[in-house]
Amino acid sequence: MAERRITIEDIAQKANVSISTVSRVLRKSSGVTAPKREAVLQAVADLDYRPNVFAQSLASGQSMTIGVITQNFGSPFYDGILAGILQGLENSDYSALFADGRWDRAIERRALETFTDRRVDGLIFVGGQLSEAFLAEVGQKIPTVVVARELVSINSNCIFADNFKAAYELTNYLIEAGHRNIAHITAKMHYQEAVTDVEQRLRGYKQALVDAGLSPNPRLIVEGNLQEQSGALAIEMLLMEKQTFSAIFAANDAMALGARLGLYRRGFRVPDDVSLVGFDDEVAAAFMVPPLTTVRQPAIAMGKATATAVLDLINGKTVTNKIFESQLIVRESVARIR
Amino acid sequence: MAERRITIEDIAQKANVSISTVSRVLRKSSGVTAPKREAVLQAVADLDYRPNVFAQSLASGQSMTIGVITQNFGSPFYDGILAGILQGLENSDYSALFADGRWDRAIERRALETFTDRRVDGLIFVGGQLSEAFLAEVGQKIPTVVVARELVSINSNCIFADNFKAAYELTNYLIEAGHRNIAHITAKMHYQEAVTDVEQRLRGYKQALVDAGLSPNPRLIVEGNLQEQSGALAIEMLLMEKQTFSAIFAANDAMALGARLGLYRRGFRVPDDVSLVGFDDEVAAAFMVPPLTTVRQPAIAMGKATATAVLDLINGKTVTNKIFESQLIVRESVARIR
DNA sequence: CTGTTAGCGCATTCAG
DNA sequence: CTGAATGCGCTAACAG
Repeated sequence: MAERRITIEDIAQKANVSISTVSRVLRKSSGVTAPKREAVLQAVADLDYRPNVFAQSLASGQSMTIGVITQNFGSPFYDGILAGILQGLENSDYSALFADGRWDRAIERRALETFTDRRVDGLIFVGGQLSEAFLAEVGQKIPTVVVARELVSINSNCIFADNFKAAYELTNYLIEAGHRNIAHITAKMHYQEAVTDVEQRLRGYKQALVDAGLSPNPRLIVEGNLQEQSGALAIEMLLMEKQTFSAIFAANDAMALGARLGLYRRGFRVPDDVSLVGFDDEVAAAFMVPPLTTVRQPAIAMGKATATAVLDLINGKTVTNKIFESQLIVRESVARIR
Repeated sequence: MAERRITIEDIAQKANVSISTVSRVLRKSSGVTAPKREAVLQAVADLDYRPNVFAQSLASGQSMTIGVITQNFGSPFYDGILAGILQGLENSDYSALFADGRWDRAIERRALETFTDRRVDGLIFVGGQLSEAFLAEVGQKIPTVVVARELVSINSNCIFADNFKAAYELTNYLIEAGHRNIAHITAKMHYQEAVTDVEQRLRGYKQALVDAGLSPNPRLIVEGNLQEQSGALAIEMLLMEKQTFSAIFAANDAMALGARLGLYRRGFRVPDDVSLVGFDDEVAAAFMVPPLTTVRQPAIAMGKATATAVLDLINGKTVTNKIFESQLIVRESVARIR
């Protein structure tokens, strides 16, 4: 408890140099002659010196931390991004400060405040609902990058997957398998300013239909909330519409899971009676019965890229939007028709 | 960029008091007369003053942060705990610093180092593989609590669910449904010092059998690695043993999911041919086809309790082990026999 | 109760 | 290239 922490001064003494020299070799700044440098390094090793981060921060103004505001732990895709961020930061001198906004604007704002109080050097928003104008404003003060959310008014510092294209291709895959009546389970997000991922998927779905000479049937488009349960409900809604459909495209795997159960409840076999596809490629998707055809977004890679981006930003480089390619994962939940 | 941050001195001036008085009312320490206190508070509000955390930390020695070392983002149970921790910390003055050990001792150790470098006031291990001796040692220096891992040699600062009891009851449920040959998919953890959750489940399973006058059949106990894939492999292993079994108890839902797929591949129906139960109650469990009977651990509550525990510890209170009750979630994956 | 003062440990001018 | 000196913003004795 009482054991005095060794400071820069201790090693300065042991190495027979001044504390500023020590500081210099530690911060790798201006040149120091080899012998002195080595003496310092030696002393550092001998005494197992660990710099006091607070003193460093206080003196330098840098906190060496990056604030990460996510929306829900537990969501596979977001968690993948978080893991990627952590990995991307691992070999830097930065640590991550986390907060969970829980899709609640107020919480998100408070989290942002504690982060600015802690003088984070960089900020990462994983999804989120804060308006673009507001984000642009914070971005002005703190290096900020937004991941997993496509900002329309800002075309930099934003990392996301091409949801439109992926949804287009996924729908096309269904069409090429002979499906003509393809239902879609979408979801409405709270923030209106941004074109959400889910919305892009809806657009991709529609466009694919149009390009194939099929006209989207509004009654085959139902709305969930991205949760599993809503997927099951969506089946009921679809059934009430009394429209025929041979395939369902759920905007995310969670709802696809729910839809699968809903179909089962109603006695529909997958894929014999109805084909089903999702989006995200959660692990559960690969282990559904039958395994689900879906789209994989490179979450980890996106997370890493995000970390790299903030780091770059902090170092004064400018970073442009980065769009990641998603990948169609074909499994057994789709049947050919005719 | 250049705008000078307002400091304690600014508000001291504006309130016509000394900086120490300001510090006093802010830190709510010793008494200050009402008028002065209010003047200070007013000034703080007027100038929208935000204390510099680094200066505070440097001067006080407290960082107002708590280090959380988890093992894998993305695991539903752990994520629930994390969410709980965050919630539990929300109304305190502490922030959480996160690191992902990824079940890798080296990474875990490094994370611990950066945390001590950052002088975290408290430490939370969510699972983890560091030896109990080592943990005890850190606990000596920093208030530490371990959650979701049952330490045998330390009976304080440890929060976990009663896995033995839950597994016992789950197995018993199977027995009462008429099952006599119950297979179990377990897993071996890397750290040997601790009795792992999974091991406790295995013990509960065996004890239930014994207490029912059935003797555990070693050939019906196969080993996975907690991942989905290993559940599917486990089915193959079980089939190779050529033992009859009417039910399978997977030590976690992930493996149950895999087992479900494995069964499907081999043409077994659930629960008609084989009953299946898991452990954890991931969301996916409720949406399996058919929905999975499993055990729910109160992850969020455990997380909150963990946060409370560290906070207590920091405030000098002693905290004893807290054991949470799990809950049997009966769904349709189990059939009555005979 | 309140103001003064001395650090906390380090980065960073500024001379030399 | 290097050392001495200054201050980052705040807390905690220390006197009044």
